[in-house]
Amino acid sequence: MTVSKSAEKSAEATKGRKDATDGPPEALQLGELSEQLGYVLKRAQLKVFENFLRCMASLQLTPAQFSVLLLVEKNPGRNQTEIASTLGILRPNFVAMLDNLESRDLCARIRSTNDRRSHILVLTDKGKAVLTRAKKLVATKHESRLNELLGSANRAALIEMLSKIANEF
Amino acid sequence: MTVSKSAEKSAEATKGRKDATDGPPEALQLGELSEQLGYVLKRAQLKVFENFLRCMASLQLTPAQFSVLLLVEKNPGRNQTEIASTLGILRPNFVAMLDNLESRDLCARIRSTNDRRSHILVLTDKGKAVLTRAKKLVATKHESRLNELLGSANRAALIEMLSKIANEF
DNA sequence: CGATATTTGATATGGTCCATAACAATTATC
DNA sequence: GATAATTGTTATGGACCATATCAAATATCG
Repeated sequence: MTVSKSAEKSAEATKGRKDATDGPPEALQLGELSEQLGYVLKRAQLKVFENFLRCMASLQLTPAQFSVLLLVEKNPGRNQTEIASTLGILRPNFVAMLDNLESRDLCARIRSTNDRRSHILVLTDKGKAVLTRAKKLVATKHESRLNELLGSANRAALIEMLSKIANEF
Repeated sequence: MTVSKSAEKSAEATKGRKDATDGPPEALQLGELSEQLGYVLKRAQLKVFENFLRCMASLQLTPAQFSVLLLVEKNPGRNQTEIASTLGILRPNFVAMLDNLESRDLCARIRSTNDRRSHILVLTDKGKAVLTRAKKLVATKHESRLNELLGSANRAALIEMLSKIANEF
């Protein structure tokens, strides 16, 4: 609990803050924080997810669920372990996720005839229809904002740089 | 549990996958996923945080703790509510965080003489020293990798685009 | 002034996501 | 054919996030 003298001085210097000048609430200085990669990356990610959820409110799809549907559509006939691992989801945590998608009739587990341990994942007809609508919503309401904000060229550059970080950092 | 006919067909078509060609394990196709802003953002963020934690292992500082120390240093004499809210941390969740930093003698709460409700936050001498070392580690081991990976100009452009997203999306 | 409302830090609590251990059924290996 | 490895699953605990609530202190306003 040792407080330095300079710390005490700072506290005293603060005594007069509120009374000194009664201007605006004095926003804090971010300082070096605004140059920290992790900080700005996290904040951007939160904003993007938040916007994604708003755009998908009518379909009730989270970013993670959307990624599962996309991956299953692109790779039909793969089992849970394969889909989960390429998404960075641990197998135990993938179970409840699939239970959810399956209960909504978007996705189905099918016992493989090759290996009766594994469950083959497939989109249902409803799942395909929902995914089609989801893609349109994402394209028109979500990803389009990136172009408005950054421009098409910058948007492509951003995605490429993020991919590079995700793969090579 | 209605499985479409095409879904069943996909399942059957899969029966022969493993036996068809015994080449490599056949990596999955990411498809449109690699163009999804949210997906690549999240993955990049995870990698960056992971690397940050490795770089800071000797100081045992998480990204969130580092951001708190940075903000308190830049804005001495502010109270918990101010520091927490500008970091997007809810006041209840900020209490345990400060308990941790204070127990390690990195940060101190001081009763304000103006408003005896609020706690003024200040870095201790040890906190300042640790933060100085942390900044050096981040600069040399963490942020430097960005320059290696993207180049200085692209790095600056990336940070700026992410800030724009964080603030205007 | 004094009653009421607001603010601050704190506690309790619940939800979601993430990680590990363990298990039964099935398959691979030797 | 005995042993090892894999698949989906359950149970469980930790980290993070959000809401409601509280006591103490302060602000507001009649």
